[in-house]
Amino acid sequence: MKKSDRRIQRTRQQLSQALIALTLEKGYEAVSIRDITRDAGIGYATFFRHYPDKDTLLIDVLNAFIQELKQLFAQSAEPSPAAEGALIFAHVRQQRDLYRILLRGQGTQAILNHIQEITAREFLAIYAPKPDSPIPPDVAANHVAAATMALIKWWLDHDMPYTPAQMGLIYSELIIRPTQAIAFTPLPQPTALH
Amino acid sequence: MKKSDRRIQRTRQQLSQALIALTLEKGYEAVSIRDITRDAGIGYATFFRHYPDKDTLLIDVLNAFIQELKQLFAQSAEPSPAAEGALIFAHVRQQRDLYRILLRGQGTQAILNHIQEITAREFLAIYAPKPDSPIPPDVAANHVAAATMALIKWWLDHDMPYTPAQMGLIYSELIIRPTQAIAFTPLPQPTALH
Amino acid sequence: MKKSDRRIQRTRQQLSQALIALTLEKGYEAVSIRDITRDAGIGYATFFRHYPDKDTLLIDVLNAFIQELKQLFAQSAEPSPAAEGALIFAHVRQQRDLYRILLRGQGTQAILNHIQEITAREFLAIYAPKPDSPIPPDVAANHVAAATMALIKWWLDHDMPYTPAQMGLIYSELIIRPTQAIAFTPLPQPTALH
Amino acid sequence: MKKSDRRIQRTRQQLSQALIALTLEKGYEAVSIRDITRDAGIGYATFFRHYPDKDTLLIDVLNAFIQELKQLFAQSAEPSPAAEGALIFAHVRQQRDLYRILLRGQGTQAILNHIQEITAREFLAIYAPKPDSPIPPDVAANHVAAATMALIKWWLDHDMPYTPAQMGLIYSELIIRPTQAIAFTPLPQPTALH
DNA sequence: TCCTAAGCGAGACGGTACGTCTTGTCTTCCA
DNA sequence: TGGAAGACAAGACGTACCGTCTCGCTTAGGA
Repeated sequence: MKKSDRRIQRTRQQLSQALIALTLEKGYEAVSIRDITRDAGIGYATFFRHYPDKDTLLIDVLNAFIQELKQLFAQSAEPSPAAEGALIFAHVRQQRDLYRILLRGQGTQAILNHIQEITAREFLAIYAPKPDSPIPPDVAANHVAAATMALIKWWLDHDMPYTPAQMGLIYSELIIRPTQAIAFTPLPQPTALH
Repeated sequence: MKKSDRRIQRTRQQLSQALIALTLEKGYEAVSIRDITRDAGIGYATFFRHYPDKDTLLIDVLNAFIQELKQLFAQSAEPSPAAEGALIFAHVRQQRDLYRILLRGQGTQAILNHIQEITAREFLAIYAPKPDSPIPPDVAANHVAAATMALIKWWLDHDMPYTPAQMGLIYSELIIRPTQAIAFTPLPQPTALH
Repeated sequence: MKKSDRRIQRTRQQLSQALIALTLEKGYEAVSIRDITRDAGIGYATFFRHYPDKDTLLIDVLNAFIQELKQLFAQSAEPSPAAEGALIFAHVRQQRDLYRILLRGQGTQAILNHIQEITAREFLAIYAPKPDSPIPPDVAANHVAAATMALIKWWLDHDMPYTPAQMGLIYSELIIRPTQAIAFTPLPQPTALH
Repeated sequence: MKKSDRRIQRTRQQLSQALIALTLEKGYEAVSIRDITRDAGIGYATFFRHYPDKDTLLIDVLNAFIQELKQLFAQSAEPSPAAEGALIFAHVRQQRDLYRILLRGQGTQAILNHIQEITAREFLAIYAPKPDSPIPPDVAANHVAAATMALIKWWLDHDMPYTPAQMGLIYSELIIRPTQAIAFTPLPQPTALH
């Protein structure tokens, strides 16, 4: 039980790494399953014993990545949006390969939508909506999530011309503060207690 | 010369409409070139006499659409961002099918990027950057374009729960006004001259 | 030692019976080794510890059958060819399932050839060739073996429309007697001694 | 219409010849469709535009061969069985490759049965059954067909140790004459008229 | 009016990826 | 320690699609 499980894990690991390497090399769509198995040193048919699809493998890879992301945010409740943003962009720089696949890729739309929803929900859970705002809270939360991802994408597409700290400031001034000002109560509840 | 040109136009028209119909029916990726030609009543090989790719046909379809969009904006220089936004969302509602293909689709990332760039450039051409802003003007312009597209997408994904006028207000308050306030001079130059 | 031998015998027995059942169900070629092991309630890899091949298992099955056949002929030295033939066809009727696999099957050619050779050799051992015959004795013996098998096959393919006694007569008149008359001395040696 | 038909014929011709060559080289079963297309210089997928199966291609090849065979027999109504037999064996020697595939092969059982039936029917059409014979005419016809094929097989398996004329005599004495004597009227009707 | 050129329908073809199937090897687990 | 369980490599199978090509029909716009 244990040993064979470890072998399975290893096989999947090899497939995941091959997918990442090949996707960065020539784009997700252009990678065939044969490429992946050849690169991973795995039998072609074996691929289908683990994943029904190329997409499913990608989702598997990115899910692991999302878990990592969640942990990052769970650990650090930064006081200021700018500091929080700096943290985000530092993480992006560290994992730029995966972020590039995620944000530039053709077959990642579904995953991006998923991440965007999660992020928006997280945001809504932290900040309290302003009662008399003309902006519905879910619209505002969606805005924050989408705009943040767009900002990350711009940064990566332009080869990270600013430091994470600078990007954190932009993130704060362009996205968080205006949205918070117009759609949410000034003081976020949980961080206020810190 | 004239008649044969008209025939060519008609063939391309049929291909375009078949692509739109089939894409709405089962998604862009799932549509094969054989599907398109069958649906259009066109010989299979004839497709390649007009377009090298399925993507190229899509670009052709969407370019015509962008032209229409540009004309819309050229005609109306609305005084307030909210009114301008209302106009945009009214247009979206009218052409919701094409917008859905564009924003939800898997193979439209490249076109979306292109549109986003055009929009950002347009925005930069209209508004003058504030000299001492912490936000670089191209970042701000990119933010406006991306956030607008995300807002349209949210609206369509949620089946247009607000009126175009309400969306115009949200667009103004959430995107245009904050960005303008922090990154651009208060009065846009061209409209000031009107 | 004894116990494990018995266990091995039992495993092989199960495999043999599964092969026979499945072959009758959907034909020898269509039966895969996985089918056999599943049907026999045996581990897939275990098959290969007993037989290298599906064909080898079949040979094993049929060899046991041939042994039985030989014993039948050893016991009874019938005086007339017609009586001998009746005996043969009675046996065929009894074991018609196995004979059908053997004679109709796609993968049994090699075994059939083997049986044919044995039969021809047996025939040559019993009858003395006529010196001045235009027919070489091995040709004649091969003829007897092949024609007998073809006759059995015809009988089974047509659902045994005649009794074993009738078939025995046909066998005698159509195959044995003419061949004996032209290629062998009138009185077979061993039966003459009885 | 004509030109494309000719092209199709050429493609099938190439596939047929590749199948024959490869089958003689390593046996019918061991030949894969990829082998055939590679050897024929034909695209892999193209194979399936012509034949659903490897078996179907084989049947096609052998059917053409059977047509040739039929013509051979239609042309020449030889007076004596021995002469007729000599003709048959001369033809076998000429086409020994195809006969070997046919008679030794694993996937040719169905075709062989078909040929055997045709031959038997032909035989029945030529000779008139004897009314009081203990041998049913269809049994006798089947015997002739099967025994003839077995004789050819023996000859080829033993590398044709006798001349076609000798084999014709054997064929006549061992198969035709005895069967005719016991199951059919002495003078065949059609040849009697010649 | 004829006739040459172009658009087109039809479809054969080479090529390649897909997902399924089977075979035989090997390794781990269990009684 | 021998058999069960099953992961795996290898590779054939039949299907689907792509893009190229060639053929022949029809219709056009110029001679």
